[in-house]
Amino acid sequence: MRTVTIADVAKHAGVAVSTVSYVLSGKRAISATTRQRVLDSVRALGYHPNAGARALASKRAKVIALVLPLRAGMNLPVLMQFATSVVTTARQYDHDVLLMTADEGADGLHRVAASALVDGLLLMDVEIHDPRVPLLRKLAEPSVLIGFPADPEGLTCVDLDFARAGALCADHLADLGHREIALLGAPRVVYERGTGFAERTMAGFVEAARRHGLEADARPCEESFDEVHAAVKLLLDERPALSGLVVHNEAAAGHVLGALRILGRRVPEDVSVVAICPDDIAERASPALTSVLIPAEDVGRQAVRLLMAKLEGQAVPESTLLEPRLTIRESSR
Amino acid sequence: MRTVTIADVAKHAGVAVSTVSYVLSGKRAISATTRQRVLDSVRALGYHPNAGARALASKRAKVIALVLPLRAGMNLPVLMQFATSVVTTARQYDHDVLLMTADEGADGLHRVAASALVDGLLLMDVEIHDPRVPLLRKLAEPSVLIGFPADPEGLTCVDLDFARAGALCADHLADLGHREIALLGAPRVVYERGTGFAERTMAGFVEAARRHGLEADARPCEESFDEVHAAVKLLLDERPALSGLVVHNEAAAGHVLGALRILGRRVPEDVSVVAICPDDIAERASPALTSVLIPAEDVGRQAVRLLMAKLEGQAVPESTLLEPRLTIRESSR
DNA sequence: GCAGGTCTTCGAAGCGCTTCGACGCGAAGG
DNA sequence: CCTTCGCGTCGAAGCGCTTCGAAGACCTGC
Repeated sequence: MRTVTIADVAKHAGVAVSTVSYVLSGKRAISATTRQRVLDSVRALGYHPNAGARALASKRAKVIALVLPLRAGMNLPVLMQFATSVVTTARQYDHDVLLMTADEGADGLHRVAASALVDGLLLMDVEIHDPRVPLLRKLAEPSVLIGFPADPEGLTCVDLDFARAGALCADHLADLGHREIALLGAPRVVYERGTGFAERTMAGFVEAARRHGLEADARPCEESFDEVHAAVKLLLDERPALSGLVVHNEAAAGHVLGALRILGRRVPEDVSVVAICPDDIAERASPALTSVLIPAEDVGRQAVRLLMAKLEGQAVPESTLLEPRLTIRESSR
Repeated sequence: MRTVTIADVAKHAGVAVSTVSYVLSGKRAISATTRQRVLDSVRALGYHPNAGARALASKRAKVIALVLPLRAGMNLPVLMQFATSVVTTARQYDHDVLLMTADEGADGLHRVAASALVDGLLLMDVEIHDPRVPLLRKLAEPSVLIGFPADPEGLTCVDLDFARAGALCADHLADLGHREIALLGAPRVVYERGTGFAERTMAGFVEAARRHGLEADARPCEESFDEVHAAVKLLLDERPALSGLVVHNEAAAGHVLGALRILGRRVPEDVSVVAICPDDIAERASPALTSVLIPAEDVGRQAVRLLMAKLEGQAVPESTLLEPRLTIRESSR
């Protein structure tokens, strides 16, 4: 069973090859009757355009690259959610997704771009001083970044508005009447890497707390139960009146609840806890966590849309910040 | 800056286009001097073969599809590990990876195969009665499955030997002198879906325990703290002498430790716990969990190797079971 | 000295698709 | 009635690469 080509379809429908092509692409008007005849033949023969030939002739591969970081400190569930939403959205635009890992580095990006394997690039978890950014500026292929490098000039970046997320938590606790609050953040290594989002959350939190006139401080937090336990204990020892806790660390969120339980503090009666984490984690915890979710799906969808717009040659904003959303559950009052 | 083609390289090196092609593919002998001249030109011009043209002419896209499930019950970290190892291994064979989600279904597989977008398929999390399996049998493109459908006849399947994994846990606990043990498995929905691996673990565990003459039982286990807590409590109430617990559920593993802590059982003094989970989860728990790891990396690497072998036309075994490995940590004695 | 090999390299024919220019034809305009 | 135009369709020229057959150069051995 030889694979069926556009010529087979043309013959079957009794038209020229180019006519079939125009029916399929819609780039020229074709009479309704001819169009239908062609479409019927396509169906009858089970025709699928050859991707390579199409790419060669049209200079469009209809594939985008998705570059995922694969490193400690990343939240896997969020990453998967993101990847899924990218794939799903890309398919809506009739594109496929080539998966790459960050360890291929700038060379890898250059390779897939230069070989015309992909039409555009989507990079996740861009760092403040990312070595790939200069390359992206140079590349003919459009790209969209998740996260912000130091200088987003000339790039297209999407991210959750982490500063707003931090602020939202502080606002929520302030509204509930808490006077002393704190934020437990990502592991120290994340701040050292300068990924940006962690600092921005802290900054937003501290700034909002200050605006409300609250006692607040923010510190990194490791992910093992013991370290979380120690951190929470230290915090409570230092500031006995602390009644509001924000956790921006998915892995630690559950442990914080466990530690409070062991330390004899009830949630939310004694301490209100707000997490910045995916909904599934917040819901699974007990008590269910009031949380600001990282809208991985939105980010992915939005990133693909921007990329598609750029592929069409449209102008897009350099920076897109997605509004965080607070969901109130059982852990705060 | 027009993109450089093989013709540019040929001109620059003063040879025929075909000569350049043969240098690059190594499919015909080329004299050392000519080869070097060509290679120099390639470097000088920064030539990257056009993927579409290459695919069209050679009928090989050098791309494989990776089909990931995106469903509840899957362990995300393992999945990512797996995806990473697939991408990395594929790159070693000079192939790229197209990411697909299971929700594209059989049609999606047919599409990418028929359009010659990919040369082969890698499916994860195949179910006992997977609707995609009949298609795979029919497809000209080779495929490799992770997991086993009911009838693996004519397919190529790879998986951890879950039965051995379950048995290994029982063996370990038996060796330590425990007489009453139990296994807490995946959420009920996983068994209902008939994915296979969960049952096989249970079966291996029960069988090995019986062989050792131990009291053993095995039951599903949900993932929220409260449900885990309840399950553990029930287990302990029913069988006060229980001293060995196997957890085959990454999400629940940490909660089991928390529940035991609350129920006043020390680990490992009162109860030994063994988990079947990725190493990172086992190490992060406190106490660190003795565990049988799911060798996601091995599985990915092996799957890609098999697929590459099939692409070369080599015969490969229908079934490949990867040996589990037990790592003893603090949670068992 | 020449048929027959071997070793390198070349030229050209596609691979399956898109796209540009052109053509035929009936309708509209003068 | 003849020109002009627009619509629908066709043919052919690539897109950049692989691969097959063959040619040229040089050796061998009889």
